[in-house]
Amino acid sequence: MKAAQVIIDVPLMQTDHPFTYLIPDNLQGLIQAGMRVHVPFGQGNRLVQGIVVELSESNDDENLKEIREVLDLEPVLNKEQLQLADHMRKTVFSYKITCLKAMLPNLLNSNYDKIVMPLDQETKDTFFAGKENLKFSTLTEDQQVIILKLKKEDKVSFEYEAKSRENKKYETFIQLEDIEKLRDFEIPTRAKKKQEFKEFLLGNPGKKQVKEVRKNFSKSIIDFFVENDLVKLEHVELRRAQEHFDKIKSDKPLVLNEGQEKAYQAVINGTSGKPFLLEGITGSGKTEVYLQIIAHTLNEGKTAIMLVPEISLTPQITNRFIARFGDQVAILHSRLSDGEKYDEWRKIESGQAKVVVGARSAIFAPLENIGTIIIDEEHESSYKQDSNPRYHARDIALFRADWHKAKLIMGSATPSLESRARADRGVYEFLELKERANPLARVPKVDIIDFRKNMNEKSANFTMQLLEKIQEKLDKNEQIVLMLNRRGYSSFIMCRDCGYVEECPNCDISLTLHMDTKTLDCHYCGFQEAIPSRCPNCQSKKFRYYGSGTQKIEEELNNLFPRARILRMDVDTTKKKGAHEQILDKFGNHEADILLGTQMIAKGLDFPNVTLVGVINADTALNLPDFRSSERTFQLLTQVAGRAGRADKEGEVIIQTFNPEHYAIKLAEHHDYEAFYKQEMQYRRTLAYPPYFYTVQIVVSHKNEEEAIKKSYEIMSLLASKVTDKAKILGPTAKPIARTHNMYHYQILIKYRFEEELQIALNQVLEMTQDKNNKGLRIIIDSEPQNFI
DNA sequence: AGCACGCCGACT
DNA sequence: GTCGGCGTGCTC
Repeated sequence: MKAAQVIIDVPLMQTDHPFTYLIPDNLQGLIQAGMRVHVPFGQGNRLVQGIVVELSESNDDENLKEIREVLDLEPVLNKEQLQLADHMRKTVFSYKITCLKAMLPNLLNSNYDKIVMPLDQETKDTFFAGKENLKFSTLTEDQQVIILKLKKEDKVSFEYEAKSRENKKYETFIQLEDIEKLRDFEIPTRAKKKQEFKEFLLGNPGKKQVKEVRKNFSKSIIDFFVENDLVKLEHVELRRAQEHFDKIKSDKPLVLNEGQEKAYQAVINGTSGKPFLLEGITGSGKTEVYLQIIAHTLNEGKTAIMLVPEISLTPQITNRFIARFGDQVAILHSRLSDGEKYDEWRKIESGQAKVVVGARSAIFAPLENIGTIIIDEEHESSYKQDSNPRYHARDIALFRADWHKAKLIMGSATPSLESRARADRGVYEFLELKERANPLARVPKVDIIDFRKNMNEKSANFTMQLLEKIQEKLDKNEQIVLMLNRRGYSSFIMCRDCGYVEECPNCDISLTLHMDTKTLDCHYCGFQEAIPSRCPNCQSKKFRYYGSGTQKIEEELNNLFPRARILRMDVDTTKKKGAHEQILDKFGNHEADILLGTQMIAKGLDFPNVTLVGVINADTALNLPDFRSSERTFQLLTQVAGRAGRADKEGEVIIQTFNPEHYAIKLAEHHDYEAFYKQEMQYRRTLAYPPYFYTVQIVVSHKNEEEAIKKSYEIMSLLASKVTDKAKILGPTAKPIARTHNMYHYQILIKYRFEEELQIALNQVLEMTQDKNNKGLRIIIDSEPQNFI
C-alpha cells in the first residue's frame, strides 16, 4: 500500500526519525513530500502535525496507522528545503522537525486541543451543564484536573483535535453584475434607501469596498441587492503589510563610481562560483552596489535574497529596496505579526515577490530560481541563531547558493576574521571599496580620550573634552549621537554601609536597576522586584546607584545641558512596536539634539546633521571573557565612527576609554581594518582560535551543581576518547554566569581542525540526554558559538 | 511531550 | 482487600 514517511512535531531524540503512515484511499494522489499532515500518534492516538518528507510503498504492514488529514494542496516545503533540512540536521545538532519548522511561518504550525464529550447523562447534566462537548483548552486548570479524573472513571471521552492556525485576511468588495439589469430593476418609490443605493451604484459602477459602502447603507440593503443578483460580493485576499508600500516613491539607479563599478562588474561577470567578500568602508555605497546587482539578477529572470541584521532593518534601508523594486519586494521583519509574516511568506511562495529583504530567518525564504544572495554586515553575530536550531545564516546561504548556482555576496566594513581569512586563502573572491561614495564627505576625525588622565570632578561619565564638544555642537545647532556600550555593564544597586548587592534568586547575577518602573530586574530570567527601601542585609537606608545605565546618563545630561533635547534609545524605550522607528524619525527631523543609546544606534543610521559621535565607554566589552571581544569592540567603534559627518559637514568622533593603548581602540582611530585584521590574526593563531581552529561548545546544565559537574566530566572524557590529539578540549568550566533559571551551567569548548569522528561523537552526547539516569540534564551543542556569556 | 501500563502505600 | 500515587517506557 502507498505510504508516507512523516517527521512528527515532537522534538525529542527518540522521535527524531521518520515514521511510516499509510495513505488512505481518499487521500490517494493528494499527498506529496513537503506537505503538512495530521497523524494519530502514541497509544492515545492524539493528533499531531507532521511533515511528509518522502512517499514510499508499504508491502504488508497492517500495523501502520493512517494519515488522518492533509493540510495543504501544494507542498509548503520544496525539494531544496527538505534537503537543506537534512543538511542542517547533520550540522546544527537539533532535531529534524526543529529545522523544518524554522523554514515555515509560525501560522503553519498546528494548535492542539482535545474535545471532551460526556459518556453518560449524569456527567452531561452536571459538569457539562447540558452541553454536548467542551474544549479542553478553554477550561481552567482546576476543571482540567476534574476532567482527567472523569476520564479515568470512563465518564468522558476525548477526541483529539489538531488545527492549522493558518488564516488569511480577506476584504469584501461589491461588484455590479450588470448595469442594464440594475437600471431596469424597479424599486418601489417608498423604499427610499434602496432607491438611493441604486442611484449610487449607477453612479459608481466600479468595484467598491463593502467596509466603505456600509458607512452609508445598511447590511439589509446590500443583501437585498445581492439576493436579486444585481451585485455580487467578492472576497479578495488581502496582504496585511501592504498599505506601507504604496506610499514610497520609486527611484532610479545612481551612477556608480569607479570602485563600485568594478565590484559590480566583478560580481555579475564572475564565473568561478566562489562567494564574494565585499569589504567597503562606511559610506562607500555598498547598498547601491547591492541594488544594482539585484536589478541585474531580476533582468535575468531570477530572484534575490538580501539579508540585513535585525537592528539595521529600519525603514531607511527597506524603503530603498521598495523604491527600487516596488511590489516585487517582500520584507521579513521580526516585528511583523504572525499574520503579516504569513502573508509575506505566501507572497514569496506564490512567486509574486522576487526580492526578499529580511533578517536571519529570511535566508529560508521559499524563492525559486535564486540568482543572488547578499549578506550585508556579514560580521554581525546576530546571523547565528542562539536558540535551536543554532544555524548560521551564512552556512545556509552557502548551501542555497550552491544549490541554485547563485552568486553569494557578503559585505562589511569590518568583515569577520573567518571570512576575511577565507578571502586571503582564495576561498572567497575579495572585492574592496576604498572611497566614500560621496567625495565631499570626509572621513571623520577620531579622538581617543584617556579616561584615567582626564577625570572630571563634575561627572563620572564625561570627560571635559567631550562635554566641551557637546556644548560646541549644541551652540551650532548640530546634532550629537552618544553611545553607551552597555555589554556586561549596567546599573545595579548597592548598599553603602555593608556593600550588599541585590542578586537574582534564580541566577548568580546582580539585578539591574530600572528607574522608570522603579524595579530591579534580572536580564536573564525576567525576575522582577520592587526596589527595596532598606538594605535587605543590614537595614541601612543608604543605597547608591552604581554603573551607568542609559537612564542614568540621560539624567546626567539633563542636568549638564538643561536646554538640550535628548532622545534615549535602548531596550527599554524600543520595546513597543514601532517605537524604534518613531525615535529615529524624531531625531531625523531634528526634534532632538542628542540621541543617546546602546549599540543599536551604531548600525546603519544615516543622519546628515550629526557632526559629533561620542562613545562614553569604549572598553566595557573588551574585558568580557570572550575571544571575540577585541573584534567586537573594533567593529563597534568603526561603525559608530562612521555615523559622523556623512554629508558636507565634517564629523568628529570622541572615544572615551580606560585602555587607549589597546590595539582594537587605537586601530579604530584610523579606521584601519586591514591592520586590525593582521594583528588579530596573530593573536588568534597563538591562542588557537578561529579562523585557525573550528570551535564547538557543549553546555551542560542541571538543577544540581554536583550533577552538572559530574556529567560534564563524563561528556568531556567521552569526547576526548573520540578526537585526535590535535584537538584541544577546554574545560569543563563554570559558565561566566554559572547559574540562571535555577540551573547550573558548565561548558566544554573543543577547538579542532579536522576531526572526522567528532560529529558522530557529539550526536552520541545528545543521545545521552535521553538516558533514564540523566533526568533533568540539559545539553546544548553549539557549533561555532558566537557568544560565550 | 503525553499517554498507558504497572507496581507500592493509605483508605473503605 | 482496592484506589490512586507517579516511576518507566513507547510512540509508525
